[in-house]
Amino acid sequence: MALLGLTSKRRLKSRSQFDRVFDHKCCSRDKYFAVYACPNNEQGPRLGLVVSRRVSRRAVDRNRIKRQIREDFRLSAAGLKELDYVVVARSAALEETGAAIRASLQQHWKRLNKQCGNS
RNA sequence: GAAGUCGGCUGGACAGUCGCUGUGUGUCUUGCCUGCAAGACAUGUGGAGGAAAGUCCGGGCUCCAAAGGGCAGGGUGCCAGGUAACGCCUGGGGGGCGAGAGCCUACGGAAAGUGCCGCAGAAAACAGACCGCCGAUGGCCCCGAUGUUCGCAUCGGGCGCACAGGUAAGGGUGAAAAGGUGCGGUAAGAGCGCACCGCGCCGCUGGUAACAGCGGUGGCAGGGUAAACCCCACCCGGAGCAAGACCAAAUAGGGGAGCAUUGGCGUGGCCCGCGUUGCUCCCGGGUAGGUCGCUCGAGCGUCGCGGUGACGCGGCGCCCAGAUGAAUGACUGUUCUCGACAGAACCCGGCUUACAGGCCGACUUCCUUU
Repeated sequence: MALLGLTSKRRLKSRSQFDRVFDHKCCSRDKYFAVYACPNNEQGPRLGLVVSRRVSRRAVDRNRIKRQIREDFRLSAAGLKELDYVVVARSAALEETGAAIRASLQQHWKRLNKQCGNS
């Protein structure tokens, strides 16, 4: 079936999980995001988000960015390999909406699947 | 109708598809102590704000000792009431602004002490005098009369001098210079005297009080600054849900009883106090992670009663987010006046700040019409 859900199983939760992904040093970045990835043991694609206070002081803005990332991940998840992803937002992401963010994320997914999926 | 003042409400709507999260029900799977736990699926149902914000006050709750005594430190500051409490709110008083509805107000004490007061000005805190006014009185000068021992003395006169001295009315400076206006008075002036206003003190009346009114009395206290130190009155112990409690891997930190009371360490800034460390015996331990705390509450709606009001009391009805790497979204369509500020994180009461618009009520002033 298509993986359209994004339940708590599909999210990264603990600090150790995040650290593992960062330590793997498999990364793709542009002016909106830095996306890290790391293979997991066939748990399906999982997502972690980092939107720091430096991106925007307003909680509303940070929530909006997270929702856009989460939504795109949810819709793309069927085509992704079994990796843990961590998306770190950068301040440029604040200025853009919808389409530009979509396009950027699609690039990242593709690149990381190629780069990290074989290792 | 226009301009304005005050108070309150609201914060796009509808439909479909996919998705997140709490919870009820059902089915299935797994586990075993056979009715519970976990998971999956289906279905029903709830799911950000008026400020959720700033974290500026106040409280609940939790631990620290039960939060206790003293010092230090901090806060508040007209009066009365409301409240769990407040720096909040309500009512009242004083002062200021406005034509008015109304608005603003850190509004205790400067005869306890200390500090500071730029520029200007003669002088800035102690009664002093730069210009000016006067010069009655005393002095000097001039004139006259009388007396004369020819030095001068006495008396009278002078738009005379401004030496002594008297003034603070006027000028000028300033935020501020011994209360203001008028009349009398005087050499000129001055609370020097009087009237009215202001101020202090005393009394009476009204008011719970702040305070107000009236009467009497004193010619009149001496600058400002206390969001400067300070004094007075009242209030305040500290830390915060990462509080704290429980279940529990690795690794090896703990708990109880008895003895010792000196010293070390810790506890809120200090002292007291309290805890701990030391030795002996006994017991099994609690970081990662998880569960609880965690939402039924100083709750919301409505009606009645009391109160000027804040608010209180009672009846009836209702359950209204509980996430935890952190949920409210995405897409499509329709529609309108094209949507601001902005996202719960233990919970309440306030304050402050941000905000596209829209709606309602009360009142004031002006204009027009009947």
